[in-house]
Amino acid sequence: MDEQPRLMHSHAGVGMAGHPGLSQHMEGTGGTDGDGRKQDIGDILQQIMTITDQSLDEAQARKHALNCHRMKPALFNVLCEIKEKTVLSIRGAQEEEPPDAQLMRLDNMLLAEGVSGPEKGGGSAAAAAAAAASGGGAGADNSAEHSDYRAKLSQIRQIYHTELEKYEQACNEFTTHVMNLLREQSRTRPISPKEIERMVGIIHRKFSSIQMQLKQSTCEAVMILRSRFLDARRKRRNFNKQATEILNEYFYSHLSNPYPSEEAKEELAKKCSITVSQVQQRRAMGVSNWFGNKRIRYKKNIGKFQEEANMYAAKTAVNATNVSSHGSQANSPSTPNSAGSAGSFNMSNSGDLFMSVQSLNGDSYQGAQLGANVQSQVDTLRHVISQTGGYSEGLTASQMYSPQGINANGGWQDATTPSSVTSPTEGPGSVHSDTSN
DNA sequence: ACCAATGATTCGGC
DNA sequence: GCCGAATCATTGGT
Repeated sequence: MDEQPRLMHSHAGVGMAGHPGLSQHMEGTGGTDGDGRKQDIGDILQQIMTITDQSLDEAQARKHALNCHRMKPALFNVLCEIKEKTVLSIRGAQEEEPPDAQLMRLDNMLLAEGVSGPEKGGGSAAAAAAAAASGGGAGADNSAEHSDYRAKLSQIRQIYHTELEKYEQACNEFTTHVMNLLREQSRTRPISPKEIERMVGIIHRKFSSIQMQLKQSTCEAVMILRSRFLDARRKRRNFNKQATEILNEYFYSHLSNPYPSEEAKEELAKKCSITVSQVQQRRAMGVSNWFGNKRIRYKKNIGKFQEEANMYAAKTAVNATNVSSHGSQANSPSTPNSAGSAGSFNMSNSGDLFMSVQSLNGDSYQGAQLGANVQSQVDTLRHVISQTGGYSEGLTASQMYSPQGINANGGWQDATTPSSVTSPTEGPGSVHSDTSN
């Protein structure tokens, strides 16, 4: 507080020595007696400088006297101007900072997480975000899983808003207070409206930096919450039996080309999550992951999967025979979009099927689709043949569930070359697993 | 507690 | 953008 008089002193000194505006102001006050004016100003300054040394009453009286002095407005302006210039030169660089990128990021994130957005029914934005994260999978488990999350999120939201409001209020209060104080003080100190404005700006910046801290910690809280509740890795749930069966059936019936199309994946995902109240984050993604893992793990240790393969082969075979005998429209266990191969699935035309595979598996989308379906039938067929003891000598026993689909390089065999079916050679890791009967 | 199974993620390659 | 491979992190059985 006692810095101000010193500041004024030095400024006044500088101003007196070289400020060009001073003479203007002085002229503005009228009179031509330069020496007299200088003397006058010298007196005033002297009074200002010594004002702190006086008693309170004396100082009050002096202050009043100074306030009433005819030179006061001019001097005040000069001092303001000088101060303005000095302050500007000191703080000039810090002014006009661009909108903070960090703050914008935080804002965006809070908005995306539904913390700072408009509140719609207990933070449905958050629910939407959660739903988006879960790929729209709205199973029973899903909502149950997320209700806790939502509760916690809305708790965070509430805290955030309360705090924000508090800050806002405190900021306003403080601003008003400071403004009043400065206005009050501007009667005795050279404080220009501009400076008050700047001070308000400083206050706001300070408060917004506090706000940023709040936002940051809120973001952190949300992230922690998210990772706790929504992180798929943490919240991994094994597919249930039915889902695994569906996927396995598809896998083993498309073993020569176990790469489900986007549609097939969707279909499988739907199938799986209908029977399974899956908590998977993204159903189709889950299917992709499943196939990715399956392919790689199957390939890595074919022997281990032999039994499973046979099992599903048998199952598929049963399905296939049921289909052909009942004329049901379901053919492949998981490809209901198959084109026209239903019902007419029997052993005698397997050769034709291969022909179909080779001829249909062209470049056109439809051809590829159809080819895949036929291939699926073929895959199934192999199992039917080997499991049932064989309708055809040429395809029995030795062609049990060997990894025909995998070529020497470890990649999956092209669907258009089902040579392994008739080839006597066995793939690596092949096991004669017709031990079931 | 240990361990295999398993779903998800990451990373490099194409 | 998908795939394979490696890896992570959790689940579930023992």
